[in-house]
Amino acid sequence: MRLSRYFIPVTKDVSSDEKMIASHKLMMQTGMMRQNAAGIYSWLPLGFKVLKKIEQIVREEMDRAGAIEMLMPTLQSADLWRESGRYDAYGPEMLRITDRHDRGLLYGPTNEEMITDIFRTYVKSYKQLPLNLYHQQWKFRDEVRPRFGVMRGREFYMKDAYSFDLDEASARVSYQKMFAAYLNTFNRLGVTAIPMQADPGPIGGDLSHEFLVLADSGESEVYCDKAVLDVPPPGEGFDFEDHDALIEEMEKRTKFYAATDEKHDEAAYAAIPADRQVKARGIEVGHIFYFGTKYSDPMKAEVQTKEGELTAIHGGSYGIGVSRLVGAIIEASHDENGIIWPDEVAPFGAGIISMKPDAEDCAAVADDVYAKLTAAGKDPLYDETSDRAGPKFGRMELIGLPWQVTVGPRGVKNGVVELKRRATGEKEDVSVEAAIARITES
RNA sequence: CGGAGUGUGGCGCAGCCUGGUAGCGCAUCUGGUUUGGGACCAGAGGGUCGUAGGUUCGAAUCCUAUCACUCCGACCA
Repeated sequence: MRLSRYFIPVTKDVSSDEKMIASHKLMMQTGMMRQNAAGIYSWLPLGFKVLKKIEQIVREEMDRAGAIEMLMPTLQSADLWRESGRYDAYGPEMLRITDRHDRGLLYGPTNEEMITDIFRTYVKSYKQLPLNLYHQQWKFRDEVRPRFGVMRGREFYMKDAYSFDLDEASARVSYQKMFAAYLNTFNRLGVTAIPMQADPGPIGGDLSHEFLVLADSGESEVYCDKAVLDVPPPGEGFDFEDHDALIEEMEKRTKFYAATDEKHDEAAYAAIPADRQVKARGIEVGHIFYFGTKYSDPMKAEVQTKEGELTAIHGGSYGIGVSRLVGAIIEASHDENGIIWPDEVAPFGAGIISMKPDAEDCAAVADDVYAKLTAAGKDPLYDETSDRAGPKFGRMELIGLPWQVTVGPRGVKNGVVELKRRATGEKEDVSVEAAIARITES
């Protein structure tokens, strides 16, 4: 993309509010999004690209774990929620709407009822289980006090998956699959997300975990054993049908202490060797639950067993805050100069700065780099504007693409361009071919 | 929902106390000089001062109402 043809309203000045958290400020400065109302944002082209990249990674990892994608609407019928009893229970956070026929609707804060309704309509036999359906869709929760930009918006984009199993043992496996899939997902997104035992809700048991990304601005206080940070993710080759491996993936993390302030156990924490005690702040980016027959009972989501009996299915739900992750990733990965995008979610694979677009030789080399990186699928952002050096470097640094290629008269004379890695700040002069190769390998 | 505060060109702000017909910086446009780390000179465009009432000869400024947004606390992907 040529910067001069793109829509990316970068601004130096942003509100003087000192307390605004880094990610929100950076998203405003780089023109990733614009607030339209309290907790409601437009995603401008740069922000939208990142959102879509995260969505795609989440999709690939869900698919890999055997979940099946679909799409449910944002508006739901109030009647459906009366069936589960949550229409009254949910409270003022649910945005309720009335249509022209005076029928009750609501802007969905989540989709358990709707997916359960779909499930019960079509699935009648144990032979069709287990089943895991998911979608990525906008949600609305009428937060009392939205804040932190997209991290606590009222309208937000979420991946929510729902599993259906014949019994608890099978549901446990479905849960473990999601647990493993989440570890791979967050790893690919370039963040370290720690699973923590969460409040299991009315069902009880040990099957509810929150996944938190460590960041100073996080809303939750986090206590954990440093060792949990070093456990590697299951990895791409992981076999989701290997039940022993699934159990092991959970156990090798949950054996270490990790809890948010709500569940914190001072004694257990004190038992951790002092040099491994980590007290930090975290942002919740995922939450998984097993809830048994909480919805299938009142909504009669039943299947026939091998014996011909009707039995309520055992359900679980699994959320990832996709739009929140945009902010969370920035919180976890930025410096005083701007964002440092992890490779997989970067809006563009590389930035090209043409120092002298008016000089034919320089422009030719820059054009060449642009053409080659584009051909290599790296989707580069090409700054061929006539701005001065300062603003160009500053802007590219702020946007924080993984690689920067600077093409100027100095280097062109010697047959080299400057290649810079945003994360480390390392710079080196290399040939065009070498620069392309380095970027393409990453 | 309790407490505090703010609405003035695209953005950031001053002006309000003490009414007199709107200003500064950034950004934008034009011309020129510049050009490897956020340049300079000259000129230009752009605002019914959140909205609605009221007081007044006259309201951004005073009064009333209303809407929106922000921040601090209790709750949440």
